[in-house]
Amino acid sequence: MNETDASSRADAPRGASVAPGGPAAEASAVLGGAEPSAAEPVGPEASGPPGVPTMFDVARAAGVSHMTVSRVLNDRGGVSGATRERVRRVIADLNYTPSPAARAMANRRSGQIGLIQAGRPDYGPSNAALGFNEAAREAGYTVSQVSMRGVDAGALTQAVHRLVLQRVEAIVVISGERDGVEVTRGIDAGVPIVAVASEDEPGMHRVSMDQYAGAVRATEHLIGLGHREIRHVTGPDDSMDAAERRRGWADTLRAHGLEVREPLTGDWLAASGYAAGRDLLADVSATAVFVGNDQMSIGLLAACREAGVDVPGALSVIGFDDIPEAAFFAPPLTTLRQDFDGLGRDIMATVLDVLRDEAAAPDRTERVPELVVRASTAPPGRLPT
Amino acid sequence: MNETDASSRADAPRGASVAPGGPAAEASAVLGGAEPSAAEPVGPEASGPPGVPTMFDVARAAGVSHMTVSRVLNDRGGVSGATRERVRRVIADLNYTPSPAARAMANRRSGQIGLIQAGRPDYGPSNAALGFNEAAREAGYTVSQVSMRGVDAGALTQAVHRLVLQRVEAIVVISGERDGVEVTRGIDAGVPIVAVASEDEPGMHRVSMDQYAGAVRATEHLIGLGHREIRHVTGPDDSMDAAERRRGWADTLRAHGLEVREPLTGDWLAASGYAAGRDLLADVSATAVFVGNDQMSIGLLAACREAGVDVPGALSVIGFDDIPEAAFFAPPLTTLRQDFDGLGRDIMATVLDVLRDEAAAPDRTERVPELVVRASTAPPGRLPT
DNA sequence: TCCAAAAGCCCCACCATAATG
DNA sequence: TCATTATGGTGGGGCTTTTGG
Repeated sequence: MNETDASSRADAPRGASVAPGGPAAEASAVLGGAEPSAAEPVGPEASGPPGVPTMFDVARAAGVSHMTVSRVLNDRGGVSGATRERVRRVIADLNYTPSPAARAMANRRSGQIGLIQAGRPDYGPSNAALGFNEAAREAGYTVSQVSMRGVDAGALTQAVHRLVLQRVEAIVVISGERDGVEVTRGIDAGVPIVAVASEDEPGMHRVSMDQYAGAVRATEHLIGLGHREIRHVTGPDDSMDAAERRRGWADTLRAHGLEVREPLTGDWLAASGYAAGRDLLADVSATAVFVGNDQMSIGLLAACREAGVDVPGALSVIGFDDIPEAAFFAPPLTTLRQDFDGLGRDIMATVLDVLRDEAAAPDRTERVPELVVRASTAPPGRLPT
Repeated sequence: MNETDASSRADAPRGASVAPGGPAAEASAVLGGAEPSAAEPVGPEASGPPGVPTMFDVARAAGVSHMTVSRVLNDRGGVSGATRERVRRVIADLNYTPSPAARAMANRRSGQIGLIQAGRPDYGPSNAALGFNEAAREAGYTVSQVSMRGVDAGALTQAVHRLVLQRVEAIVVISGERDGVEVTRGIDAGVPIVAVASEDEPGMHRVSMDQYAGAVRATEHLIGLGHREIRHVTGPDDSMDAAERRRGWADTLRAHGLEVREPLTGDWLAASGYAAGRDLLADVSATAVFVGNDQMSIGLLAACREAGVDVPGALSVIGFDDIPEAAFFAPPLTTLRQDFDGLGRDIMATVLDVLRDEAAAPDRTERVPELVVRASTAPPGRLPT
């Protein structure tokens, strides 16, 4: 019965449709009244899809096939000017917009870029994400974002998969932590992955600012002021930025024949800077500190204040990032400004490059943080307490 | 000839697919070996799609029909525990996740929620967005985000339209500024819009924290310490949060029979707090200030320091938000902690409510900011300088 | 409890056809 | 006869629903 059924059903609409326009349209619309003879009492106003109009509705209204509509939609050739115009008008009248889901299925591309943001929404990442989002929009892409506070490998993997299945065309990872990048690199996503990563990550596209150069500038600023004992408060172990800044600091000290002491470690938050500050102050010889970021700096400054250590009189402090509050620290913080918005735009630019030609990695030049001198650094003076 | 052709072509495929098992699966997978008689040497390991696995791959591997897989996926009854387990395992093994695009088509729902984030990515909005994002994911939704630094009406309108075209099921607006909310309210998006808004916005769903109550607590804290001249630094004019906090402050002063002086105005940034501080210090009578947020507080504290005004000795300062750095200000800031992550989750909860029944607005109870007393407030002592 | 089969959902790639030159 | 141009037709794509065992 199947066959009979199928063929009969298949034929009827066909026959019917020969005269008018589309095929399937009739299938779903005409249906019952299929038999051409059936006087078409199909009361319910035939189609009557109360929902959004489909391509077939447009086709019918314009008296063309759905294919022609498709061609018009995608600005493909092979449609006469007149027809194109007519279809366009109908599209406007019906307020028709193609279903992204259907498009995604058929095209295997979604016009979406996935953004994975893992970690605390600090000043840097948030602004980079914003810059990226704006750039993506300008490039005609939509951003599907997955944010997570932690950088759990499982969650990250899940996120990548979700995005891949959404048919995103590329995945961007903004996560300071190395794990966040490593994990995603291990996944054969089938789509290019672009990560913000200041260390080289073979087999993956990356974008970053020149953390190393920034650290060099910071350290040289201190050395230039006459400091010889320069400590460092680094970020978490698995932060690539932290590693690069530390490397820049250490290399610079060495280049100047200065001693490289073990850095103190923080987690980027003010509280850890405070803790590091307390430890640091036990070291009476240091006259300057290069702190991994501004947030930790404020904590460290608090520790100094508490211990009665004058900054910059007894200790010079330099931060990194130049968050908007840095100028109002006590004292105003000398730091390195990073252009996060620019970084975000660089990310999207790289995505476009990669999408254009996966192989040709155009290797964008890195932005270099800019030294902003304020009141927390000065030539070494009296020794700490 | 159309007819002949059409019918013959139409029949062939139909007839062919009738025989084997699954429909589409076989079509793309088995293909040649379709004929049941074909001894199934289907060499190429059947499916072989190098891409992501489909439901049919799972079904085959688990030895069940794709329907069962579907039931398991959607937690629908009619599947024995054992089978369910087996299918689950296979799903995990294959790292299978259903294609959102296909689901969207079949379900007529995209599973996407649009998020519009307008304005600077400050601590509050960023964390609320993060909380929302996580909650959305947990609820099985995907987030399509549109971020923009400004709150330009045109851009906002554009954003809403973009999201509607994407067929998002709801739109969330996180934008402190009233304009951001007003604009989106005027749009007949066809999908529910939920906005973070602390003022009542007729004709739109809103979520917020109780800014008013927070401000009352802040003011009462100061009054409780014995202050009688309490000034206020408010946020930008078009911030609803700012308006509510100001209202809470003013009402509380009045309730205690205290004078309500014109507040100073800032833009939430530290620099504006600094400027407000300088103005404020001209007023020698004030013994306390309720500052609209923590960022402005740090600026104001800097102004005090510069002017040699002791905090809290000569002036008590209380902020709002409790950003992680607040405890390390000079002095550590008394402030009102807001649970932004919770707010984000409330947003998603509201979205779900609304999606469930647009009419029944369950009016979630607002979270109330919590007073965190630190060192920037104290009983009034010696007068300012 | 579970399988089988088929009909969509909406669109696009690809092929077929018709009418022109 | 062979390109060319303008259309129409078919077959998925992956999943849910429905109907029928």
